[in-house]
Amino acid sequence: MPKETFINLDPQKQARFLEVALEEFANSDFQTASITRIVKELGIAKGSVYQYFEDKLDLWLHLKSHCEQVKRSYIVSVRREDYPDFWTYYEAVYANGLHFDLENPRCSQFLYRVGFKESSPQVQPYLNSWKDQGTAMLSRWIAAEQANGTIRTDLPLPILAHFMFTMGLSVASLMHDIYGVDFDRNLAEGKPLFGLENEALQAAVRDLIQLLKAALKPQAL
Amino acid sequence: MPKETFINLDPQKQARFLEVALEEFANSDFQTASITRIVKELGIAKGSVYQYFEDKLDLWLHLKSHCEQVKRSYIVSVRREDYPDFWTYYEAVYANGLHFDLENPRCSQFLYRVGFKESSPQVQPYLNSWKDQGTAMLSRWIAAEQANGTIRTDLPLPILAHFMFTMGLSVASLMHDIYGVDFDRNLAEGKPLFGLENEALQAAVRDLIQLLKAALKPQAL
DNA sequence: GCATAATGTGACTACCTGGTCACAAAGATA
DNA sequence: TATCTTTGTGACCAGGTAGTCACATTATGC
Repeated sequence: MPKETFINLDPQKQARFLEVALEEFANSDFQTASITRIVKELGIAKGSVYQYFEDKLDLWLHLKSHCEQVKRSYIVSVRREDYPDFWTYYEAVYANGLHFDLENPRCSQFLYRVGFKESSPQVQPYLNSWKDQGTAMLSRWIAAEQANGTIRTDLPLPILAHFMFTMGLSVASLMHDIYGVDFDRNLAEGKPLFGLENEALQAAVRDLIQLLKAALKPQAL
Repeated sequence: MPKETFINLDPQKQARFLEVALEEFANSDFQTASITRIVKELGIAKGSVYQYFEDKLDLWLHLKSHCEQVKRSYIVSVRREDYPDFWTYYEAVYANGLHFDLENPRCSQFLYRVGFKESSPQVQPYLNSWKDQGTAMLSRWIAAEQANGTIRTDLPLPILAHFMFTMGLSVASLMHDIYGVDFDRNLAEGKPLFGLENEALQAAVRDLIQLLKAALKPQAL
């Protein structure tokens, strides 16, 4: 948790601090990210960081919960009852996830790193909450749909949830590998993570949902 | 490429060197892995490393191509013509992939890191060859099966290949997340990466293939 | 045995890191 | 204005890193 000093800080300074810190931790894993680089970029003294946060881990944890909260606000704003069936709902959730990404590229990049690339031992204990939350949410969705008879019940629920979670997150690497989207360049140029190739992105998401639908619908004997 | 000195080295010393270096690079990303730790573990002088390899990157590249070659040898030993249909063939390939993992846990862990967790800028240019090779191989398979009418043709081939690749590799995280397999502990105790819970693993693979089959088979209109 | 070549060594350099702390500056209160 | 509290500072510390190089040791060929 941030110290009092940081909470009392001028909001503009606070925002600037988070912006720069987030950029550093989005571009490098915990171990490689450098407090020294952050203070150089901000033009402040190193001691200030330790007036704001206990240590590097404290800062990282704050960034993490901050980004998670922002992302959650995008997801929960879509409500199941507003959609006729699960897959249109899912597509809407996905679209909102993309909005999150468009509007918070650094947050998105940071969470992607935390969820998939991070391996620094110092943060090991804190890595799974993100994936756990995601699959727990999907499990609830899937169970509800299974009750409706729109999703197969012949395979273990955790496997289905894992399957959806993995595929959902893989869109990022799909864009990178197949469409040659260059995340680093997009960010360097201030564009959103996926750049501006929205048609290709939408098409990829639609194709992906086609595959998910086919995989998850109740199977004929 | 290793220097002459390393190639001329006593095979036992050479093997021991690779073993220790691989362990280090399997447990930490490029930037964090430490030459100092390697030489301490080996009980040799640091200078020796630089008699064997140009620099850290040279060593990393050698480990990478070494592990890739080992893994490839497991995969290509399975021949399509020995199996009646694609999915039994795929299951056999997968089983061989698991053999690779059982018999070369550090290699497996290192390649997993290279393919998914690595983000050190120094090795950025070399990261994609692995994924590229995998999806290229899958693309060839899929195209052949599409010609037989056993795999759908209404979605772009690269999407299908990416889909299969992602799901195939996700088995690792599936075991970790759902079955609580602890890779680090297994390796520390000298067990294979997936531990000894082979039944659970086999079952997960079968379930996964069920999902892939359902997703990829030609769809009724 | 002796000279030459190949291999092994570890103190050393230059540079980076997270974190500290005595001090300085600025704000607030009286 | 004078005092007290909060915020900001940056030289400094201990500890880590990759890579070097003059030297010691060992192996090889004659």
